[in-house]
Amino acid sequence: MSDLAGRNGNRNRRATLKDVALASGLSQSTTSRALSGEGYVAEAARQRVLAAAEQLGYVPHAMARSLRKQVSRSVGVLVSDLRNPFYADLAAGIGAQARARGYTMMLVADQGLEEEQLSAAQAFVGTRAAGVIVTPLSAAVPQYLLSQQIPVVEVDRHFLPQACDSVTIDNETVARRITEHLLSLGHRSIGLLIDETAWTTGEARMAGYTHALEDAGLEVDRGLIIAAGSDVTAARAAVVDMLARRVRPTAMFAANNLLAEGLWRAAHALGLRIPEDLSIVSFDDAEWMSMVEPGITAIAQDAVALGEAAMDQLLDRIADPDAPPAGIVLEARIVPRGSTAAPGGSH
Amino acid sequence: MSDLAGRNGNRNRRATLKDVALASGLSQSTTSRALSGEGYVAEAARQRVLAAAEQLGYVPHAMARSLRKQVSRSVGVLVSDLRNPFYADLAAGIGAQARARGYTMMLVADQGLEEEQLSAAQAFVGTRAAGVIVTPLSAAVPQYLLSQQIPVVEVDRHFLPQACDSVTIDNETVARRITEHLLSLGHRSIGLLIDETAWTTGEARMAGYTHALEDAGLEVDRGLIIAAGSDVTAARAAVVDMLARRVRPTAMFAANNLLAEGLWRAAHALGLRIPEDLSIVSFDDAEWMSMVEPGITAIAQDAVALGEAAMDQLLDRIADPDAPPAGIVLEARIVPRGSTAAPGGSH
DNA sequence: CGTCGATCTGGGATCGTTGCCACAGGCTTG
DNA sequence: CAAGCCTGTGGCAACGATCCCAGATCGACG
Repeated sequence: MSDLAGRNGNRNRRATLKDVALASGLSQSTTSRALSGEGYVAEAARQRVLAAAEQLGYVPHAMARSLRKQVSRSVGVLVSDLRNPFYADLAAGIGAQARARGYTMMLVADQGLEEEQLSAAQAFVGTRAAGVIVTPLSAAVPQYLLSQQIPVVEVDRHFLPQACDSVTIDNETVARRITEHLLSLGHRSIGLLIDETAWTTGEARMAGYTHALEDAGLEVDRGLIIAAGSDVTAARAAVVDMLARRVRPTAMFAANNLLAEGLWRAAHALGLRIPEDLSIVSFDDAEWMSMVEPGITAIAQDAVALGEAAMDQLLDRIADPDAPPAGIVLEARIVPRGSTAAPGGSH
Repeated sequence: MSDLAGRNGNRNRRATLKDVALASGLSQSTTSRALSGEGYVAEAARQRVLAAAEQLGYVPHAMARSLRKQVSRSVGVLVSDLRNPFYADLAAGIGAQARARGYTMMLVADQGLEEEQLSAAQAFVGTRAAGVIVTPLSAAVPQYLLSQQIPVVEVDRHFLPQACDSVTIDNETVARRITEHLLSLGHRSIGLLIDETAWTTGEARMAGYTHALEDAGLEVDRGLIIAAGSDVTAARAAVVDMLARRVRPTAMFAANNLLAEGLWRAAHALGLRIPEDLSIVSFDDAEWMSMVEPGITAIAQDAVALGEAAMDQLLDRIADPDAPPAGIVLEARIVPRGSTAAPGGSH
């Protein structure tokens, strides 16, 4: 359709509004009005401006515009780790929705470091982001951003339920359900592999697990709960330690996809048969879980939908800064696969 | 350390340079000098300014600064699909390097749509990005950006070798190597599953495949080459079609990770044993390939390193816009696993 | 003692936009 | 025909930073 190069290949300075005005023989005011479509401008003049803009390959300077209008069309996004498919999907959902609504996404992965997260938040303040979506590590970042008048949506985890919008899933209920699933198969000794219990996610997942056990009249054995760093090799090592003991659980619940991978690799390394020797369930579904034999029973949360919802909520908040904070809770479902069976190898 | 909230929780306007100047009783000029550390400013004055800035929670307005200095500290990144681990890792590498060098990353996933890609490029021009890293779909986007004086690095694929920096791997050589690997095992009928042959990647991968066959004195059978859309279900369907034929190849080469997944699922659906009934190799390594039984022999390219190199190259280019365009070629290695064996089930 | 340089400070133009305001015609209306 | 309205246009002051330049103060040096 339009020649994107703007027949401008040999010019060395980027075209500015002034250039367009000069080329069309009109004032900057009129030119601006013609291009933005706001305010009176004669049809003939409008055409001349449009033609000149096209001919010069003019693209309005978004920063100058933001500065003048005091509104920005870009949002900051702060996730833990793009290499984890959960966060990548989350970012994909946010980015798609942002583009659809005419926003630019500035993305930072903080590697789970509080320090990085804070400095990224400062960078967002620096660019005067219209809002920020964050998977927070503590209350610090949301608090800081709110103190700077920047709308914030907490996603996946939330630390400021009374002050901040959030999009999460009902971690406790779904963790309880999947634990009940194991209990109903006859398991009485169920291990939990978890990375942290301080964020709302870990806390809720553990609560779901313990409540399910308690409701079944079982005592929670702290020795069956392993806290591992949230990376595959650390998880694997921690699990090998535990499973190598004489008396071991008949089922294990991994609280996220990385831990599940560590768990799975540990079980393999120890030569344990799944599900005969050990049943396995995972919070978070991942590609490989439907490909290994047997497949892993998992909790599937739609991270893309989570991201889309977060972006929608952020834009609502930008549109109405004084509305009361809302917490959106999305559904997650259990995908039963072959990794769970009755204990004792009764296949 | 420093109170990030800046004891400013109750103020409603964001602090500006003028506010800091007022608070410290100095002019904006001096305040600016004190904060940026450029030019003369008395030590006592500097301290007063810093204290006032801290106290107000002042964060410099990056856009105003960019506008005035006519340089931007943010880069645009344009990839195909964040849900594909290859692109997610690429973005992770770029983002990490960008942050380390003090740049902000604006990220867009174009879903492989040319149209989306062009409009994203225009958005980058609008924000006056300091540079752009792109996995291009055609020459159009790099060309457009260059015509707008914006430094561009093409990554993974490259369409403007003579005008544009690029970071790639040697697709042809490594594709040839892995085909030779299959030939050396005794395979004489090797299928190729590929998504496109127009981009440089597909073209080179196919060239590697055909050259390996030709060098072995084999004729290239067009019937063994399937072009499928680059998504799992389409690839699966295309493969099922082919493998269901009476005479089928003894080995298959999938040209990327999505195609490999489709291939793998198709083989499973048809009840084919790997590698006895069919050997499988993949361009791109993925998590699941080391977890399924047997593991998939794959070409591992370090997407994170690719991204880091691209960012480094972009910054070099920004620093020296007139240097001749360079093409960086990174190594990729073959990871042998259990999915490849001699044909005919001689395990 | 006058001049020079070094140190320190503030005024004001500027980056590319937008939007308020004034103004100039032409038209309708009482 | 004066008063009012609608249309179309341009001038100019912002937005928040930087940075050039002029001026001021002070010590040193010829």
